[in-house]
Amino acid sequence: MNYLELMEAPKSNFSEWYNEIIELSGLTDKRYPVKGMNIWMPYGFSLMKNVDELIRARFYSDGYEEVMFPSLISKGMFEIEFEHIRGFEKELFWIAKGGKDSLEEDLAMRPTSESAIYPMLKLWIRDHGDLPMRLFQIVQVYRYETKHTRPFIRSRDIHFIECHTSHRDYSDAEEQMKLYREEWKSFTGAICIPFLEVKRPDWDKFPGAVYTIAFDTLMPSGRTLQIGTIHQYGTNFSKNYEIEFADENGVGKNVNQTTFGMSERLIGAIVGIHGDDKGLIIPPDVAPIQIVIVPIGTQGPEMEKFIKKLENELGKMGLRYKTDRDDRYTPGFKFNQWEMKGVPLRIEIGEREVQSDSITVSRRTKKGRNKIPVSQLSDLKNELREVSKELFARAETILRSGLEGKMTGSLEATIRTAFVCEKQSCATALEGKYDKTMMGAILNYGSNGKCEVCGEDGRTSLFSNPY
RNA sequence: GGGACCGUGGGGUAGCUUGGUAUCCUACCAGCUUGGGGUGUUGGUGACUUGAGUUCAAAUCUCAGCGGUCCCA
Repeated sequence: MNYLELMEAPKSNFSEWYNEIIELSGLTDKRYPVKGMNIWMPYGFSLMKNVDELIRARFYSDGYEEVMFPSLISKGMFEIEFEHIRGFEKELFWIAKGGKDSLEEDLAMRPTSESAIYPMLKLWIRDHGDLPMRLFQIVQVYRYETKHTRPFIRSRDIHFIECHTSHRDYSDAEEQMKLYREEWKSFTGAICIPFLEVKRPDWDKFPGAVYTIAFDTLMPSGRTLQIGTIHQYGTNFSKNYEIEFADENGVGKNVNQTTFGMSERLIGAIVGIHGDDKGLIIPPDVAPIQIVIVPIGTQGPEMEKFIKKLENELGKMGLRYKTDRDDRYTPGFKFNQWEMKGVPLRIEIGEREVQSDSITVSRRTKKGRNKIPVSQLSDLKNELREVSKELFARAETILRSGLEGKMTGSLEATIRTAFVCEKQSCATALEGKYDKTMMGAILNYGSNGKCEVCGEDGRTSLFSNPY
């Protein structure tokens, strides 16, 4: 397959580009014959795993505890009459049989884990000494999407990262919400993805939440992609699940809760936002391979010795590298192949390098090569940092120009902002006018102003066509 | 929620209107050759989405399922 041909216009033909590159690069195989369920191939799994590990490490250092709940939830647990449950009932997969027998009670595959975890929190939490309780898990969740599924962006078998915290009062839960936002900033910094913090309107918040803040980013198709959400539950869930603790005076109170959710959509964002006509560009912090070494010409013992020494040094520096010794392909082919797979740095080693005790390095984000002496290998870490900076800056420029209405080409006018108040009727009126969805007020951006419809107090709000 | 289109070796395709031997490119395998930007060459393997129907005969026509792509709300 000639992927250069297919990837001629990633931005104007984003869907096709995306579908092709995720398979060509070895992230996934969408040929698995069940709708909306795709395979994590080694390269893709390695990328997801690196993202998971980054997140896991931060959660551990912030004092969360990791758990893993069962993936099935009994029908009884879902029969609690509550807006949260109603919000998900249409997207549940149900298991009705075991072998040939019908189950006594149907089992649902978790679409998210509130209804699995909270009945247990009711048992685990007794008094104020148990709080705050901060748990997270990294699991698959299942949603019966009936419409268009897309790998990483809308699947039915979703790699999901969820935090569930319980607190003694609302203000402590609010502190937790602030912490989530800091954590989010560090996660997205590592994958070089700019975002907007958007407070979803009441009619579009997570079912059961007091409020929801979503992290939206902008894809090259011009659509926004929600890649993370944090929710303040207050006592909405703990009242329904009867999660209580005894305070210092022995008085029983409901806990206040929050959640933080992220998913494989992070991979979708990395692919879509950083990729270019040549293929993927994977942010160095999560790249399965940070540096690929391509030997040029016949590999004699002298060159092999040189490469071994180099590998040893890179290993000591803690870098993830791979040497492509496959002799079926020419160097030129390999250059293109590894660029397509998005490896941030490439090192070429041939006779010249061996003779001059140096390496030839090229960056995925720019043209040309440069030579550095083996004695200055530590420069490679700077090179990786530069790739990260370039990726973030490039993506941020696009998002900002979109917000400011300065977007050119196919992305023109795909997102915009407007002042709107909190009334749904005003939002709906503007949605019709701009032919976009009102995503909510943007935090830390824009200002207060008069609602374009009714003239009452409003906030700078995001209008877009979301995935 | 509504609509349109599509399904042929691993990938991309021709053939379908008018039913009869399945085309080409790529990838893959074996060799030789080549190697600092997708080497060249010789030989080889490999396919009609599933089920039912019409028919002497179905990739081709009909219906249904499964899967995919796109558009509108």
